[in-house]
Amino acid sequence: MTPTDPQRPAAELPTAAELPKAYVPADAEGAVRAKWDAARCFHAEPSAPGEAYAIFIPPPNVTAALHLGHAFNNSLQDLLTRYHRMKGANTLWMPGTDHAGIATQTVVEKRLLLQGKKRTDFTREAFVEKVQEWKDEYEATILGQLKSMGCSCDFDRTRFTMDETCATAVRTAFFTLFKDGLVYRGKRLVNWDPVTETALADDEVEMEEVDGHFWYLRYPLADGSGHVTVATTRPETMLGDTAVAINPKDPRAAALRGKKLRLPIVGREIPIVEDDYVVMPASMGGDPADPKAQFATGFLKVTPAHDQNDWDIGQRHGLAAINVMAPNGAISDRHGWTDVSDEAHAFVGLSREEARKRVVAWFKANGLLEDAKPYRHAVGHSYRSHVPVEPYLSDQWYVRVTDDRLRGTALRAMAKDQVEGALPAAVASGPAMSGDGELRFFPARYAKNFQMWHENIRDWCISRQLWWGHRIPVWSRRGEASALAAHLGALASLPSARASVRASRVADGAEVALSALAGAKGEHDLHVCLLDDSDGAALESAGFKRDPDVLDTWFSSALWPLSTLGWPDPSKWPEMAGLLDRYNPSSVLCTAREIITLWVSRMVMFNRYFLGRLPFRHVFIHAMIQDGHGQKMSKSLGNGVDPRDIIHSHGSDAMRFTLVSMATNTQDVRLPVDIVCPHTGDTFTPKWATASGGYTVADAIQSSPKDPSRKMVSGFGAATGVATPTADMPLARNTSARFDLGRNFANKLWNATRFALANLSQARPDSTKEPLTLLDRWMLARLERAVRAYDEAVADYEFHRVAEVVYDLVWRDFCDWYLEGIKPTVRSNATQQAVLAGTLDAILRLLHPICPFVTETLWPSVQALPNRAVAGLSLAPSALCATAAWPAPAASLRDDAALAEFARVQALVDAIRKVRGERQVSPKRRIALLAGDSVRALVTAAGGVVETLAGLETVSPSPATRPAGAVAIPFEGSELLLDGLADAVDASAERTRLSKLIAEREKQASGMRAKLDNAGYVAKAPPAVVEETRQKLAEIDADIAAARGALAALGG
RNA sequence: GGGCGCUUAGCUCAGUCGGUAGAGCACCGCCAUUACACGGCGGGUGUCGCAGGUUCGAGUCCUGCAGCGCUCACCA
Repeated sequence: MTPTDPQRPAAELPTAAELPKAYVPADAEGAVRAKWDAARCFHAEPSAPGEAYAIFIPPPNVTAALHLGHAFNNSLQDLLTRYHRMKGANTLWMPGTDHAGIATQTVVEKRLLLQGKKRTDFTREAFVEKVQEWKDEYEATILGQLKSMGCSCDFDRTRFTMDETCATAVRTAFFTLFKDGLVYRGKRLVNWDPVTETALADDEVEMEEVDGHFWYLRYPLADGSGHVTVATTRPETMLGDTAVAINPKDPRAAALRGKKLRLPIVGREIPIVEDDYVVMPASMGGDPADPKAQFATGFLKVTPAHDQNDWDIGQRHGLAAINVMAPNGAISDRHGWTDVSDEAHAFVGLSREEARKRVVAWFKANGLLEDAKPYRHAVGHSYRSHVPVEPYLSDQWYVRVTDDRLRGTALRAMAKDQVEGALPAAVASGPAMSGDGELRFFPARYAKNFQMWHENIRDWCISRQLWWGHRIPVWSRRGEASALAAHLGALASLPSARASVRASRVADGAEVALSALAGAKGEHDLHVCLLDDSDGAALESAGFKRDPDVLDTWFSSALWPLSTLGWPDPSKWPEMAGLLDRYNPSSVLCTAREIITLWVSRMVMFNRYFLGRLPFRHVFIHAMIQDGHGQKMSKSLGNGVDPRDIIHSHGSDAMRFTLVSMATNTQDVRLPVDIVCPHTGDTFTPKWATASGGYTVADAIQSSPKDPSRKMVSGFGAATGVATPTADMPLARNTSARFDLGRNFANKLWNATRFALANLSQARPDSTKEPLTLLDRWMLARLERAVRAYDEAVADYEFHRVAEVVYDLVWRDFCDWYLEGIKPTVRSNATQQAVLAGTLDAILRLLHPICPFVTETLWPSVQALPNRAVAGLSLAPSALCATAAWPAPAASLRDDAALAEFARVQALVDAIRKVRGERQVSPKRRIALLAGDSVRALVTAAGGVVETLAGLETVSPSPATRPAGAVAIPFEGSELLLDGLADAVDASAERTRLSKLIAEREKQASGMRAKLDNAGYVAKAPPAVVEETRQKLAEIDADIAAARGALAALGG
């Protein structure tokens, strides 16, 4: 017989004595996890009954361990998962990790650098092997952290974005998009990191403020009739200028129309083009509110190969794009620049920075530098190498997300009422699909981000010049069009189900139809995309080379709701049978707002394109966890706090409860963190240092507060590799007093249960039932209300409300009032015993999604109670709390009369306690209440509760004359007397108390009188509101009169 | 610059339909009482960022301003 057996004999009933005096999480958590594992209760079976409830974990990347931001994210997902599991849903929470191409490769390269080694010292295979080792270590750490937090993921189904099933999905997706014309090779400007020589995604670019200059450069007109002046912050790019643009509305435009300029240094003749994009200077009619109008000259140098906006202008006007740089950022005549003059040769080979100085010097020396002004502006920097990103012309693979099949379906997925304005007509008229209008954001305002992103989206560069990731499955061969055309015959023998062929022109990257290839001129590329590697060798022997690049990490992340369920071929993996149909679309995606564009959008587009369904119906965007300085907790910054540290100091439930209570809809969470000294156990505030980027972080090495000679490594030091923990200098854990809230709460529940068990150990299941007391009715009504409020809060994804509801129910209602109130009666009232046991049982269930460990630990003891039957409270037995049914109080437990009457009881008790507190009456001292009929009736109805909680000895009718030592309290408009508070009355203290009370009430009364004297109020406010004010005023006036009478009796 | 949010008690934050503001922590007093000192009881004198407006009535709705944060854009 297991300890969880609800049939455990009464003789073995756990008693309060068996439970330690305080909840010790470390003693409980391991055993509880073992129980869950043994029962496999989080394993999802598609064939099992129940409505599907599925969540895909946002796969944490394997660069580092999880921090409290992840703990927050996962606590909320676990709350949802456990809640719906208990409500009877067929629940899947899919766990896994993300390979995070750039981030992980960078971390490993940094570590290698500490050993004096570079990536290129290894073969690609050997390097990938090293990254793999890192991944294995951190994947294990991350999964361990999730388990420590109590996450009820189906760990049997854990996936990794580069495992075989995910890789198959990535391969199929790429192949399909390629074949459908949604993946193409493009010659475009990308964010280029000239140090690491790879393209970067937009989100890998960090904007940093730098001090620069505006240089005003004169470009002479080719006919010698004068010059125009351009303003630029990057004069070195002028070597690649192919035009100067002017706004067509500029008054000077007409005179310059058709004229050419002679580009200084280079000697290139360039046109003046007219383009609306150019901002006119304020003096020429430009908008003075536009800051550009302040420093603009109205002439814009156009360098299509080194500036995105110039590229766009170039496209509009058919301008050449002349790339004047090598991949390392140096000026180069070998990457597209052919008209290098003798004068210009001097600049070839210079770095970007040096070239800038020399170009400025040249203009100055030649009298063409009109002006130079200091200017501070934001420039994109690589988050890897921290050098300015170069907009660089290169050949990359793109997903045509601007196609209606991708962008259009994403926009049409939005819930109609969350769409701002109307969708563009071209989008709205697109083909209908299942899931249209069903994607809903919580909070709703984030729908706008999603919409705006898609309306302004650009094609997505997916190739990365890295080694860690999904290698692009395209084999290419370059050559003259006619020569390549000769290969087409052989390629045609490849089955179209496994291979797809496309061709592009080298000069501009434009796609060329295969049928036109034979007749085309010049160098072309032939690209063959293969669904699997089996035909690769044949291609390679025919002179094709596989693309060395890998795919952007988000490409595989975008497939997460598909790949984890076995798409495209679930039958290939028997354990995945049925998953895709059962759990996709999933129920909700829980993530932070920064991810809306990077990930949410792409999952929606891909899931809809490949499967015709939404990946999830709801998107819940939660707050971000910041450190004590308001900085986002992040793996790369190293300011993250390991959840295991908090679990160590406070317990998992405490961490979870606190995090849930901080989950408000609008406010990011600021979490000041302390350090626990590993030498002494003392908690102290760390010494701070300023890291690169101006961030405030804990010093890598900290001193013990009591003995500064003893050192330790901070989490920041360890995370960034700045300091390595040793035996003498161990890693210090973090903690935070913010989690006391949750720890205290778990302990409160623990002790409330101990109390209940102690009082129910003698319970008699067969005793005659007595009617419910007011207190019992009230408790059940509060429970019923709490369950409703809980359900509503979860449905709205308002998690702090969930925490609030259970906190008030458990601490305020159950502990402070109910348990205190039943103390004199519970041992003899069998009905009350059932209410106590039933309420406690329901509370454990309600609390379980937030605090799974303490509730599961207490569960067997409470389940063993023999008498938990309460009419209207359905509490189906269950071996585990994790799989117990959600408590569903019947509507019959709603009892507004009991709530209202008990509210009066509480007000009465509060009023008496207040006087006791002010007069410092010992809790042991019993006093006498003298009151009128209505109050005595209330006391009687409360069945002893008032006497117990207010410490009353006797309750008697109001006497005709006030006893000498009695103290008066106004209550509900009449006077109560408390007698026996003290052996002797302190008349002076009493006068002070009454005067204060009168002043307080008079202030309230005058406010209400002012309202009622206002004719507008009486005439226009709802009659019920006016009537309420009148009643309140009458009551207050009566209170004042009573207090005045008492004051007079004291001779005041 | 665009968008979104925030500004309420010493601190961290709630505040739904507009009807005279709440919680936790901290702080003060009392309490070894038999579930819990990780506890109990009592204690709040807040210009609800500023200025206008709408309204009988504004923390709440509208406008403007200031400060802070996030995000997108920005190399003229």
